[in-house]
Amino acid sequence: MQKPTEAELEVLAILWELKEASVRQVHERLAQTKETGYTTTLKIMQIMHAKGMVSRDEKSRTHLYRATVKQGDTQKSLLKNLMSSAFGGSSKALVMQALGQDNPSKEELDEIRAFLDQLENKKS
Amino acid sequence: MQKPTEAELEVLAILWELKEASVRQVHERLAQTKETGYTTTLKIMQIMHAKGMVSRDEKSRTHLYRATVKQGDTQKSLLKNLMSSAFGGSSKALVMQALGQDNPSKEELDEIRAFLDQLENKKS
DNA sequence: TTTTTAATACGATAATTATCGTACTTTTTT
DNA sequence: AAAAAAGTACGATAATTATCGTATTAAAAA
Repeated sequence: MQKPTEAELEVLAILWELKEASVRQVHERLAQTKETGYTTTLKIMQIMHAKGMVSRDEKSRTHLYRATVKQGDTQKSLLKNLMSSAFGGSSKALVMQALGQDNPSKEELDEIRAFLDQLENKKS
Repeated sequence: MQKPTEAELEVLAILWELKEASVRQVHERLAQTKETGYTTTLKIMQIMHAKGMVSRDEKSRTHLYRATVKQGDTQKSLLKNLMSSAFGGSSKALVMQALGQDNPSKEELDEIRAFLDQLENKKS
């Protein structure tokens, strides 16, 4: 599996959320945060299709796209990459940095704690 | 502060670790994991210098470089970027994914717990 | 039915990034 | 002192990525 480019990742994020979407839908989402032309979005999605990162249903004229790469797998690979390149391979450093800046809710913190416990149990 | 490219980040990581280094030193590190020419490394570092991402001491003939961007700041900005683009803005999802794949030591887990407690206290 | 709108395809180009060759200079070795 | 080695500078090019214009076709509206 190859690393998606920045623009591809933006598209993937939308597809992960919507499950299935037309170019128009994706484009309108993108246009909310970014100045960009419709055919640019189209082209990116066509390229992604050629690469096999998305599939599409061509039954109707407006094609419907789906991500073929799993969100979890992509996340894992991008994180791994970032962790080794910017964090000297230390997940601790990464985790702390992430928590420090976001400001997660009490509930989220609890869930993370539970996850930590679970990890620790597996050790023994 | 602009986002370093992949190649620039590799150089920064080495400079953060060594504090100060010549092109040769950086290059030899890079060459351990990657097939690349000396002048390529040199050029990247020159560009980084032009961008102000590194400073250099030119007193001796072999220039000595230092990162001018702080590791923490860069980490923060890259994480923020990744979090919003691939994790839908959820630090929880990111943190769990990161912990799940690395397999941190008991000590590290404890440190993370302590950090969580500290975060939670600040809330009240 | 004619016109307008919305869609895909795709080539061309711009922009960014990475790589390297060559020229030149200084230091070190022989 | 001559030759070799080790540096920097920097232009040129390759490779990758992003952007867009135009052609064409299908559907919808007038």
